[in-house]
Amino acid sequence: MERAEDGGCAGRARDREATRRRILASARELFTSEGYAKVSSRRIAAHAGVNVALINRYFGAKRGLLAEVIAEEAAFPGIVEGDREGLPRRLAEHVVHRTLAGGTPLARALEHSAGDPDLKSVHEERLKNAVIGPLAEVIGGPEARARASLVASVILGVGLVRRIEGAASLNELEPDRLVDHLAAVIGACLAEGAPG
Amino acid sequence: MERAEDGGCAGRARDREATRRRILASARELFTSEGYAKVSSRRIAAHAGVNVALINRYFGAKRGLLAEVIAEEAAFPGIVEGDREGLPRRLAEHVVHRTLAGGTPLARALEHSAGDPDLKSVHEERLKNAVIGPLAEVIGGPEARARASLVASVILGVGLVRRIEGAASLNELEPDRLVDHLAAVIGACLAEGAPG
DNA sequence: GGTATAAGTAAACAGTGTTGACTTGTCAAG
DNA sequence: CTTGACAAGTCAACACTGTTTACTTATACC
Repeated sequence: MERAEDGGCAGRARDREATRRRILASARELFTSEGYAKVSSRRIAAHAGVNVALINRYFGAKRGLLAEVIAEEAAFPGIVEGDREGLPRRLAEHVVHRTLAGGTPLARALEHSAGDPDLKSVHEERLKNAVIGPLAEVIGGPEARARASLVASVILGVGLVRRIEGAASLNELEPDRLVDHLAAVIGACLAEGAPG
Repeated sequence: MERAEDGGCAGRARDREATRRRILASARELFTSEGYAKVSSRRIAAHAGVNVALINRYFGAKRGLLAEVIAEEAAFPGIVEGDREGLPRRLAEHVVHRTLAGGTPLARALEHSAGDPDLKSVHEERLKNAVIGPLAEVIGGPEARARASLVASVILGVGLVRRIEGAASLNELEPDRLVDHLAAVIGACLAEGAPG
């Protein structure tokens, strides 16, 4: 019964892996352009040229499809790897450029579904492992996770407000000044001294 | 045909207003305890002892019901009315106490549905009129709205992270220190000087 | 008391995510 | 080359969702 383990091409017919990839690719494309809630399972299946039931067969549920899509992408590509001192500025630049350019596809997918109760566990895992965890590691020191959590709040918050408000207010500031401002805010999140 | 305008009790049968209030009360209760997405129209109607179709008759759509629910409550009760200097601390205390106590019912309803595309317009109006607007007025000066928008980002972001993560990381800090910290962060949002 | 008119109702619509029973293609053994 | 097993793929249904339409019924005025 475990004859598939030797070569990898044993009990396979009609190419399971290719079908999986096709579904995943369609989901990524549709989720990132229209958001999780607006894209139905049947539409993803149709786009992939595949039967709807295969989504649940291969990914358990629609939720699992999003989980796999967002797991594929790095949250902060090349940002946490660097000196701690420049971290606020690098993060600020990342956020502002995402904000102005309409965001990376993944970021948009996340912002679309930030509060969806059905996706709480997906976002929870992502937030802890890909955002707060790496940030806390660079930050170091006591209460690193709390500080990382604050930084994450700012980043997610700016994304959320941008998505709700269309960045109307934020665009009052020139991009460069916005980066300066945001770097200062993130810096305040990281500050160690107790003000009181 | 306008005979209802003289006394207020003319063309009314079976008490339209009472029914409206009953629906609204049920919606408020269910939305705030379980979130917008998890509560169906039929459940609200059943809870109110009313026919489902009346929700759409009186509120246009389920969306309209939430809009009316959140419109009833003040976003920052007694916080924007005060001196500008103490604003960051008052906001920080508000956010932290909401965070630790599980949030006001309304805040939870909002956090539950922050990214829902169907509710974008509802949240947009609320954010502009009840959050960014009043904040910008207290803040004053040039780019007041941009600064207010940043503050709103921090507040919404903290709520969102708390909701996703269960406040696990944020609770590493004692409440008092968290207030200090958050006040500093919000203060940085309001700072006018260009750092560069 | 009859009647217009509003309030309230029931049933259907088109859509969702998900599931279980079914068919079919493919590969290995006889 | 046929046969059988098993996985891949299909189909139709399920229990929901929000919303609309045509309908019934109770009320307040003439």
